[in-house]
Amino acid sequence: MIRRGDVLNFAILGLLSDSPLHGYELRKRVSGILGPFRAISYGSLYPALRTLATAGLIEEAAPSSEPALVSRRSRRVYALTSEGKEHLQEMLASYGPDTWGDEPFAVRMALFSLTPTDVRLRILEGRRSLLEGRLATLQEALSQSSDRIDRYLLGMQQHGIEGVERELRWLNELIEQERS
Amino acid sequence: MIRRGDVLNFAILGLLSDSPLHGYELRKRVSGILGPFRAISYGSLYPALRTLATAGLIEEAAPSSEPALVSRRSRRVYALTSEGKEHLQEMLASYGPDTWGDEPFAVRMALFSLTPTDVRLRILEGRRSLLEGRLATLQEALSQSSDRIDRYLLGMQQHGIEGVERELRWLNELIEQERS
DNA sequence: TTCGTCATGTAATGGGTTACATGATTAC
DNA sequence: GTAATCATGTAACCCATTACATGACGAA
Repeated sequence: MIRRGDVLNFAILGLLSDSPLHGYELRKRVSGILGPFRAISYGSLYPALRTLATAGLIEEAAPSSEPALVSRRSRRVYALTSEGKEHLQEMLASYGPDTWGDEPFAVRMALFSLTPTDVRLRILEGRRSLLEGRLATLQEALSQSSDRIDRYLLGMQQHGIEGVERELRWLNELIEQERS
Repeated sequence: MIRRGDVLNFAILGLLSDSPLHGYELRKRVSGILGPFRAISYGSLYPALRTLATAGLIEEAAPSSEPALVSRRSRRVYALTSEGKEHLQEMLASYGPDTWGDEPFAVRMALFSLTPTDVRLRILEGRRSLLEGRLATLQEALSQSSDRIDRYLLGMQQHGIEGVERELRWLNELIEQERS
């Protein structure tokens, strides 16, 4: 239900709201948001740009006014249309379970500066409840593994739990900051 | 190249080496290894069991000798064949870049008790070098983002870096333990 | 002039999830 | 007797990656 393409579209629109960019650069920035692993492929990116352009949300920007500085002729620089800006605002104002998964959350958070404060809080709290559920599941899995005592499996599961706890502490800090 | 199915097959054989199990239970255990999110689907598991059975690596075990305790008639309990045991031993003795990714590493580590010591060390060291590379990429991404200073993006990237550093510390501990 | 990087693009492949169908067992 | 869970299984769909093709530019 949360297709990766949606996340990608959101990220593209958000990044373009800062300044016009071409695909190659866009890919690097999206990867910077999602983490270095899971970099998106060009086979996803370029078709997505086409789709967004066809939908009228982005358009090819006029070539830079400083031709001397922009040597790469083949670059295709995209910018938000006014329709795209509107659409982005709607997306930024939305929240819900779809925004709490790992990748959607990363994109939402990267665009927090553009996001209304109350929405920011709701997303952070939603993420927190998701992680609390995940933590509970992990702890249950741990207690069930303890029977067949395997040090390595146990150690790995313990490490995983501590990782989630760490992220929860981080979220709690963010939520507190957001409230003040 | 590292199809998830391979990881799944490995996990199945490894788990069955401990005791015969049926699909439903197998799924829970595999999910316990991979983490609660990314639980594998039945649409992956049952076909995998079929394939392994056809390949002669596992077989349906004879119904339990204690019929009173095993009420669920419809369970299909699988066990390793002698061929499957051999195959598992080969897999356990192998190492290489394929074993260092997130999911393959999780499975390998969950089966460390069955893995020769020298192979354990090589896998841990390989994983460490992978994470070191990942850390470098993240740090580079961070330094590039610092220009367009967005507190939220920056904070998230910083948090990601610290997560990788944490995993590296954990790995280093494990490597030290393994050497003594 | 050659290599590495920058840059855009498309088609096929694959494989995992989703959705659906079915039925046994236990607890209330 | 009925809801929730346990348990197995299949088929279609989706869509992201992979692999490939192309070409400009800067440096050595």
